[in-house]
Amino acid sequence: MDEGMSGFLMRSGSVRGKSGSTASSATGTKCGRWNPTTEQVKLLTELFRSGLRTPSTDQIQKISTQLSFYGKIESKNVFYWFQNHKARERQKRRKVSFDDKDVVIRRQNSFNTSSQSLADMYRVSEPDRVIETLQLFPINSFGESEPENLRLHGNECRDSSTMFSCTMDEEIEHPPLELRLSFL
Amino acid sequence: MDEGMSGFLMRSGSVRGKSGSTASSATGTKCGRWNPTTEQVKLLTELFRSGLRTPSTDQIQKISTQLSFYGKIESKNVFYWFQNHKARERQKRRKVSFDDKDVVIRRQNSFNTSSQSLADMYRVSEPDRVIETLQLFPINSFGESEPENLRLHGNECRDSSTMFSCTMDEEIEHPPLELRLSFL
DNA sequence: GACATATGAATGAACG
DNA sequence: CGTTCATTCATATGTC
Repeated sequence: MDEGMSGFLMRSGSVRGKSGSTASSATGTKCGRWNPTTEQVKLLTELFRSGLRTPSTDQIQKISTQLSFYGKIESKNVFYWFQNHKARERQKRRKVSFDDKDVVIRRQNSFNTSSQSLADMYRVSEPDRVIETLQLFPINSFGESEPENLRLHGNECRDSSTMFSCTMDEEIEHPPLELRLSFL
Repeated sequence: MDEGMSGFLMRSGSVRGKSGSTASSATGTKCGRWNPTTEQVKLLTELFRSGLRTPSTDQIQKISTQLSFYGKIESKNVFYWFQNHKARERQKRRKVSFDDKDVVIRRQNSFNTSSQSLADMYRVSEPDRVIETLQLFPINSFGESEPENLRLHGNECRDSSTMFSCTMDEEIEHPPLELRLSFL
């Protein structure tokens, strides 16, 4: 249905049909909001899957530059993408964890040590391994209660020297993506 | 399992018509997407009317659990429901407000049975009153809150010449009616 | 059955 | 980083 596009607030004459396939900027040159192409999403996802979670400014810059080949994109888009993707992965996991009908405790510890080269491309300083502690229980369930002393407020906890890393058991069933990124 | 859509990105591709597995109704049990039963909707609406707008993760869990009695439901459904309901109410109100000269529609409410105790059940920390801080001005300033040196050009012209806030006509101060739900 | 609307789901952007 | 808002996509439902 039509929105409140009756006058103001319509900062951009966005085209309704977004399903413009893989047309990079086909969705309108004057986009009000970044609309990633399938290639871009594919690449970002691959990077994420490779373990990249919080790309540095430099990494973001590089990624953005490369992705611009597939369509209009800005650095902040990349930044936001990773922020959102990471946040939602957690959020989703949390929301699903408790209403899971079939209480199946399955820790999938088998994973392929396949090429992580993709993430390596953008690596500049830190290994940025996936050091996520699987949240079986919501830590911060109640409105308040933010135990500052328990918060691992580490800005530098990226070292993760001895932290054991566990991969997400999410369904990362991805096709044998022949990603190469030779331009890097 | 009740799989379905959980998939991340299935957009972009103009894949019209994703198999004609158009399933049945609420009782059909084969849903690509959650189809709330009338009881579920009624309860959710009642909660919303009671003042609940953005339930916490914890509340969502409880609500979901209780609603599961009436049919298949997941936490994320509850989450999305409130998200959408709130957004659309706001959207509707916004649409009406700007050229509100004679609009008599004003929406009607078919509810006469109010309950505050209902919302109380799920209340955990604060009286989630409809205290919504309308954004009158875009706090979108330049070179501000740059995450990690990232330069986010907030060139987004979030023209917020929007309307001013209008207090909810929906009353949240219902009399302490005794509406008890059996399962609670 | 096409069309219009209601609504579940997703996600880009941004706030605190 | 967790949450929230806005917008859009996709599908269910209702009407003719």
